Parts: sequence; structure tokens; C-alpha cells
Amino acid sequence: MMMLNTQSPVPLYRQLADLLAARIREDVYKPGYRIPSEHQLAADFNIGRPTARQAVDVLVRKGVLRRRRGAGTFVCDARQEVDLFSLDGTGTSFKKMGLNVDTRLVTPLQLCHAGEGADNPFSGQSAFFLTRLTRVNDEPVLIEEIYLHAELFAGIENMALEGQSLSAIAEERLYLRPVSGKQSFNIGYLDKKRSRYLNTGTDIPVLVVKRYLHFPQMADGVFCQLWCRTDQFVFTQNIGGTDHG
Amino acid sequence: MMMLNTQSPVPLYRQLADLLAARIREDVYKPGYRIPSEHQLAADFNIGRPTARQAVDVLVRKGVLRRRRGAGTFVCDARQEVDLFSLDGTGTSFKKMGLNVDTRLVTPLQLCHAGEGADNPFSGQSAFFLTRLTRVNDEPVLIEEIYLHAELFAGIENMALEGQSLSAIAEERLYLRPVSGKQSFNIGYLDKKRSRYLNTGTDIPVLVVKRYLHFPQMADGVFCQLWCRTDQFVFTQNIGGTDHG
DNA sequence: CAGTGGTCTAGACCACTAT
DNA sequence: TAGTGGTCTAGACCACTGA
Repeated sequence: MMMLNTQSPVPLYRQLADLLAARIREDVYKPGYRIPSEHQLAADFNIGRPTARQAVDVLVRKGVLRRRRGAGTFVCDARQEVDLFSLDGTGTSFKKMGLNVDTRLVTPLQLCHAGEGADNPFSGQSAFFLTRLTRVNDEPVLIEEIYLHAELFAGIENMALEGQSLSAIAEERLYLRPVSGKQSFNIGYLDKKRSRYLNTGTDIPVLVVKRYLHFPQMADGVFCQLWCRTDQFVFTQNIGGTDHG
Repeated sequence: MMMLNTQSPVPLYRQLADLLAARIREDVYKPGYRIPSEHQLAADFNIGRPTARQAVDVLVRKGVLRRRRGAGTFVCDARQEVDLFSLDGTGTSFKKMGLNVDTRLVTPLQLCHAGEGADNPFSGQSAFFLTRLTRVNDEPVLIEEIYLHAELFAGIENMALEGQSLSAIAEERLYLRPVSGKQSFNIGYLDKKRSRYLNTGTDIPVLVVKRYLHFPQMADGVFCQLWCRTDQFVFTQNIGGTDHG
């Protein structure tokens, strides 16, 4: 039976979490495989189940482990780097990496009254609204909630959006090209509805990006809010060079 | 005595967390003030202390509450928006917002052998290294760990860096100006050392940015890793317009 | 000093999963 | 059905804070 040091100032649950993390790092527990149950860990290390559970909690919150009720606790796969921020332009150049990226509308384009509080420049006004969900290898990783200025984007309600690049439609058919913008990065949590879309818990931190695009005709013509799971993917962005991020 | 619904499928700790969040939202518990102790909550709602603690945990992890051992649990202040990504260039234009931004070296510039694994393009080579800590209103919010290419930045070891803009020094005295770059955004956790610098726990998620800058003379001339607390501040970035993000 | 959060125990019942 | 994670109880001892 393995022993933890009960005299150490380091709490037991953290000692155990460190030990489990080491075993994962050293491939003793391999990605996709089950680790011993919480009862088993408690017995193995001669601690209470809540303490064992607390240790597992630490690694679940870090995205290293994933619980499946009734089945067990499993080691997550290693993270991959995916350029999801440049997906605005063209979502086509991913297959080379063996990644199957698929973006679909979950809410059709509709004219609506925007709510959503102080961050939203359309708050209280009417605007076009749509929601998209992006999956990578069938795993949902990104929600986009997009607001378009009602007059600026007039006519878009008659265009086919499914499977198309929004920015391409805006530029080629509406002659709209953003000249500048602003985006903010934050850590947040999903509400129930969004957590269902992203197939993850409401207690897992996600990357929240708010993006504002300005047009020659109008500032804040587009407001876009992104919710990104980062437990499996890293989000990258290119700076300068041939085009804008 | 307030009651929670023990028949509901929603667990008690989540009901209590929601209730506390509502009281905070409605300013019943005001920013900076103490909420009832865990023992008190347990008594008030007729639940066990671990359950009350679990509820508080939820809000602590979201950055809504902050525990102070021996003192109590307090409501955090509301978030402010701070353009910390443009701080690379000039960190001067903050005072207008009533914010006191202060960036200091915590590790002096030194030539060293880089470790830090696969993400670091200098891994295994020698490079200049420095660490900076940024405080906003005396609260530490950002660690920057910066690697500079040893030959490209030769001579910088003799320049005064404290209080200066790195990019200004690079451009004006070394004639180095990045032409492109890449950055990735992720959610991560601090190790012990970094958590001391940022004055926060190792279990609070932070925004991790990895930034690679390319120069005409050399790709990956700079590698920079940023650790950002997002419990108090939102990090923003400007796109396009007059200059690059 | 009393009160707080930090940790831990030794149980318990439930819903769910896999076989 | 047996085993898993999800929740919960009713205690306990400790280190720390503030008056």
C-alpha cells in the first residue's frame, strides 16, 4: 500500500493529486484509460473517500481527468493546437492536420431585440442574431454568438449562410469590410444552455472572447461573443504578416 | 430560517450557490463585504458545513468570492476592463482611467539555458531571459516571462530596462521590429512560485498567452509567456486601425 | 480569545453505467 | 447486479485572524 505523508504541511489531497498527475505524465495512466475509482484510491492510500475525491477534483478542474458517472474517471487526451481564431475567414485549411472542423448554425439568422447587458453595443436595439457551433473531430469546442447591425447588414436575411464564411459573404455581397476592431479575453463559465451545446459542465472554466468590429460606415457593426473550451484545444491567432488576426 | 428544496434534482450546494450569487448580484452582499461564515450558512439553511463550503467553493472558483483564512469570505470587486495587451508598447496611458499601472522586473535580464518544454523555441539553447510583474492599483495581475534570441539581441545586457518599454528599446537602439507573430490563448494554472507573484491560489484558472514574434532577420526572435489573472480584470486587444495588436 | 477557513474521517444513499 | 461517480451528514482538529 502506497503511503502519503500525514505529517507534511502539504495536504493529503494535494499530495495525491500531485502523485496522480505524475503517473499521468509518466504514462502509467495513459490518455483515454481509466484510473482507479475513488473508493479504490481511498483504500490504496488509506484515506477517506472525500479526500480522494478532492484530489481527483483538482485534476478534473485542470482538464487532466474527466469523470463519467457510473463508468469511472478517465485520463483526457493531450491538447492540440488549433487555429480557431482565423476560422472567421476560411475554415477550410484544417484537414491537412488530420482535423475535421465543422461549423453549423444552431440558431438561424433572425432579427431580434438584443439583451445580454452592458457589453453588447446592440443592447436594447434590434439586430440580426445568429449562433454557430464549431466541432473539431465531432467534439464541440466553440460557440459563436454573433450580432450584426440591422441596417448595415440589410439583405443578409435572404442569403444562404450554412457552411459559408460570414466574412466572405459580408465582403463579397454586401461590400462590408471591417477596418478595425477590439477584442477582450476573459475566463468565464457556461450557463446551462451553452454547457449543453459544448457538452461540458458549468463549472469548467472556458475562454470567453468578446469581439467588436468597426466598419467605415459604422463603428461596432458586429459584436461577437465566443465561448471556447480549452480542455482539449489551444486557440491561436496570427499577428501581422499578410493579413489581420 | 431560509429553506432549500431537498426534493429538487438540483443539488443543495448548487441551490445555495445560486442563492448567494443572486444576493451578490442584488447587492445584498456588497463588494468588499463579508458574507456569513460557512458554519453560519450551514446553520441558516439547515445543511452540513461541507455542503455550505461546497457552495462557497463554486463562487470562489468563479472569482465572485474570496476566502481569507481566519477572517472570513468576502465579495470581490467588480471587474474592470484594462488594455494590458497593448502594454507592450507604452504603459503610460492608463492614468486617465484612474488606474495605477506599474511593471517591474522580478528577474533581471540574464543569459540562460532555456528549459520549459516543447512550446519554447529556445528550448535547449541559450537565450536572454527576464521576468516582469505588472501591478494595477498595487494588485499583481500579470506575469511576463520573456525570452530573447541571444545573438539577435546582443548588446541589450548593457542597457537599462527598468521602467522602459522593451519594444521601444528593441526598435530604437537595436533596430529590431517584429514583422509578424503568433499568439495562443489558453486557460492554465499557476505553479507555486508564480502563484506567489500573482498573490493567488494555484487552483484559480488564469489566462495563459504564448506569444511568438518574428523579425526580418529571424523567425521566433522573441518568445513570451504571459500569465494573467482575470478575476479582477478583463484583457483587451485592439485590432487593425493604426497599428498592430 | 472566539470565530474563521482548511482539512479530514467514516460513514450513508442515490443515479447511473456496464455486463 | 456490482461498481462507479454525485451528493450529503455530523462530527473533528488545526492554523490563522482580529479584537
